[in-house]
Amino acid sequence: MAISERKKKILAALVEEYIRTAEPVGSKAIAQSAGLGCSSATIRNELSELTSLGFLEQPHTSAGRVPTPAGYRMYVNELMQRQKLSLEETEEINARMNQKLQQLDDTIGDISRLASQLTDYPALALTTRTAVTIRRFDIIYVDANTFIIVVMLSDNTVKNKLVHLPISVDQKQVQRLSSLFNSGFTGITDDQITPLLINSTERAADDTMGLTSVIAAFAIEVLSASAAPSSFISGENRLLHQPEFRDPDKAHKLMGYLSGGGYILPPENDFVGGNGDIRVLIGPENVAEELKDSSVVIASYDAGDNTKGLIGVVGPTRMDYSAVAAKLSVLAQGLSRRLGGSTEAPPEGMHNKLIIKGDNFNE
Amino acid sequence: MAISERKKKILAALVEEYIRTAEPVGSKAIAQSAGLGCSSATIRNELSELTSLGFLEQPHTSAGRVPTPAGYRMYVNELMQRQKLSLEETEEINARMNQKLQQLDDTIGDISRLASQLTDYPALALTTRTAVTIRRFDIIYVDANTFIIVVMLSDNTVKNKLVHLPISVDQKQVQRLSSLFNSGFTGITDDQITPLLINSTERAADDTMGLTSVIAAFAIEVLSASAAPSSFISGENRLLHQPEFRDPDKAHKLMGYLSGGGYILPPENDFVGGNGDIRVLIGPENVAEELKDSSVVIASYDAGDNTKGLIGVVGPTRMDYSAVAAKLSVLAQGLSRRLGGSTEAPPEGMHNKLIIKGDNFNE
DNA sequence: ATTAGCACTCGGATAAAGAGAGTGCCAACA
DNA sequence: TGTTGGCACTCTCTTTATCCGAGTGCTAAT
Repeated sequence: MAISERKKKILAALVEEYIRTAEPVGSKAIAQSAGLGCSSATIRNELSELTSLGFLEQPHTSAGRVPTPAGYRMYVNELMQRQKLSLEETEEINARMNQKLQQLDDTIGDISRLASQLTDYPALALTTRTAVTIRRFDIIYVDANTFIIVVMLSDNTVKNKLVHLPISVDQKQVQRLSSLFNSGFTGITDDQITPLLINSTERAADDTMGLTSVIAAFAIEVLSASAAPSSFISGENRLLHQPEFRDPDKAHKLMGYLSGGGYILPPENDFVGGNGDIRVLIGPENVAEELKDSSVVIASYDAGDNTKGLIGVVGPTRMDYSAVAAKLSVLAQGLSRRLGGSTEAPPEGMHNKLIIKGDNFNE
Repeated sequence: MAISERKKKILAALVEEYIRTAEPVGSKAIAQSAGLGCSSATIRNELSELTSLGFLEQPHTSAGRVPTPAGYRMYVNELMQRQKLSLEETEEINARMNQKLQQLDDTIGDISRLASQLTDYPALALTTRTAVTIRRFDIIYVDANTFIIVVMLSDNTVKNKLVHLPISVDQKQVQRLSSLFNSGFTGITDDQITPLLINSTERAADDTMGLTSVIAAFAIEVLSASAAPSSFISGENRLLHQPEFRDPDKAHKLMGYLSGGGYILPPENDFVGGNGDIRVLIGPENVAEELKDSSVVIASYDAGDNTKGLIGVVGPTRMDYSAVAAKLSVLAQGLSRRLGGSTEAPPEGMHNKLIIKGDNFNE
C-alpha cells in the first residue's frame, strides 16, 4: 500500500491532531499545522482520497475527518515517529520502578499502578511462569502441634505455610518427611504429583496421621498458584478522562470488563514475543467484544526462568500510541533487567521492534 | 427531636422510595405507597413541616422532596427497619466467603471484592495490627551464598526472604545468628529494634560480613509492614451504576480519591468500635471533602491478636443503608469468626448495634 | 497540479412553546 | 382541630423550530 509522501504527512498530522483534541479534524487545521505549503483546498483533495482508501472517515457529511482503525494502523506502523524519552524521563521511570520494587510484596500490582500513572490510562500487568518446580523443602518444627512448611521454588521465590495439627507429632517424624519430600517432590511440576506418589511417600514415611497429604496439598497449591497467570489491573477510573467515555454506560461496560479480569489478548498469544516487544491492537483488531472500539498497547518482558510478563494499557483508539509505547518500553526493559531476565539491553535507545498485527486491512 | 408517628412513616416511605428511584418523591406517590389512609393533601401538609424541620428539601419549588443528610440520619437511626437477611442469603455469603478464604493469599482484597459484589457499591477493606512481634526466627541454610530467613509473627503469619550473598558464609555462623536473633529479637516491636541492639548482636555473633544488619533489616521491614494498616478497594466502577454519578467528572473525582487510598474515616477513629458494629456516615458527616456528598457504611471486625479491620462501602447518600448494613454485618461477623477473633457471636440475629455518629443535626 | 470561490449539507446551539408534575393555599367539611 | 378536594401557580423537562457555522465537494481559473 504505497501512498504519496504528502498523504503520509497529512495523515500523520491528522491523527496527531485528533489524538490531541478528540475532535474531527478539518482541512484548514491541517493546512496550518502540517508544514507543507499548500492550501486547504489541496488538503481537501488529499483527504478525500485518504477517505476512499479507508484511512479516514467522516462522522457526518459536513464534519472533519477522523482516523479509522486502518488509519491508526498505518500511523502506528509507518508514520508515527518512535518517541524517544529524554534521559531524564527514562531515569525518572526507572527511579520510580526501583522504589516500587524495593518492597518485595505486590510487584505486579505496583507495576500496573505505575504504568497507569505514567500513561494516564488504565493499565494491566500479567505474569505467567511455566514449568515451576520445587527446588527444596524445609519443615520447621515449632511445637508438637505446629510446624511450618517452607518451599523454595525454581524461580527463587519462597512460600510457606503454618500448619496446626489437632494431634501431636514428634520432631523425628517431621524430619523424615522433610527428607522424603526433598527427594521425591523436588524438580517436578504440579501435575506430576499423583495420588500414587503421595501414597508411596506416606507409606515410606510410616505416616498414619495424614501429614503427607497436608504437605503434598500445599505443594500442589503452591505450584499451581505459581504457574497460573496472575494479573492485576489498576487505574480504571482514568478512562473517565477520555471524552469518548463520557457516556457512563460505555465507561462502565469497559471498566467492568477490565476489572472482571477479562482477557485482553487471545490466550494463545498471550506471552509470545520477545523482550521489550511492543504490540498494538487497534479497535476491531481486539478479540474481546468489549474492546472493539478501544485500543491496547502491550509490552512483553521476560523475567527469566520461564517467567514472562506483559504490561498493557487500554484506552480509546485515539490513543497517544507513541508516548505510551515509549513509556511501556522503558518499564518492560526495566523489569526484565531487574527481575533477572535476559540482559540483551539495547545499547541505549528505546526503539523496539513493533510486532505488527492485523495490518492486512487493505489488500 | 420527637416527631409524630405519622411523620415518621411518611419520612420512611419517602426515603425508601427515593432510594429506589433516585427521583424526587411527591405527595401522591407517598399517599399510595405508605399504607396510611389519608389523602395527598394531608401528606403535603406533613411534608411541608418535615421540610421546615430540615429533614427534606426540594430541588426546586415545584418538584418532589428529597431527604437531606439529616433526613437520612433520622432514617438510619430510628426509622429504618434493620434488614435481616434470610437464612439462605446469609448462608450464601458465608459460602462465598469460605471459598475466598480458602486460598490464603489476598484475603483483604478478596473480601473487599466480595463486599462490592454483594452490595453493588465500591467497597474497601482495611486491616491494622498493633503490637506485632516476632515469635520465632529460623534461618535455613541453602548453600554457601544463600539462606532463607523465616520469621513467625505473633499473629501467626509467617514471612520469609531469600538472601543471596556475594560472599560465602558457613552453616555454623548462620546457626549462631539464628539463635541470637531468637533470643534478642523476639517479642519486641519494630521500634525496639535499635541500632544499639543490632550492634551488640553483631558483636556477639562475631559477624564481620553484615549479615546481622541484613536480617535485622528484614525484621524491621516485616514488623513495620505488618503493623502498617493495609487497605484495598475494589469495584470503583460500580459507582457508575448510580444516577448521581452519571456526571463523569463527579464520578472520576470520587473514584480517583478512592483508588488513591484516600482516608474514609478520620485516622484516629479508624479502628475503634467493637466487633460487628456498623457505622454510617452520611454526606457532610464525612471528613474528606471528596465524600461530602456520598455516604459510607462501615463494619468493624476484630480478628483477634490485636488485629482489627474494617469493611466499608461507599455510595451516594441515597444508599440502601438497610440492605448494605445487613450484608456487611454478615461479612464482618464471618471474618471475626474465621480469623479467630472473639467468639461472641450473636445468638443468630444479624442485629447489630449502630454507632450513631453526627446525629446532632437538630438540637 | 494547485488554488480561490461558492453553494450545499448537516450537526449543534439557542430560543420558544407546550406539557406535566407538584406545590401552597383556601374554603368546605367531619 | 384535623382532613380533604379544588385550583392557580411555578418550575423543569421535552419538543419543535430556527439559526449559525464549520467543513465539504465541485468548478473554473491560474
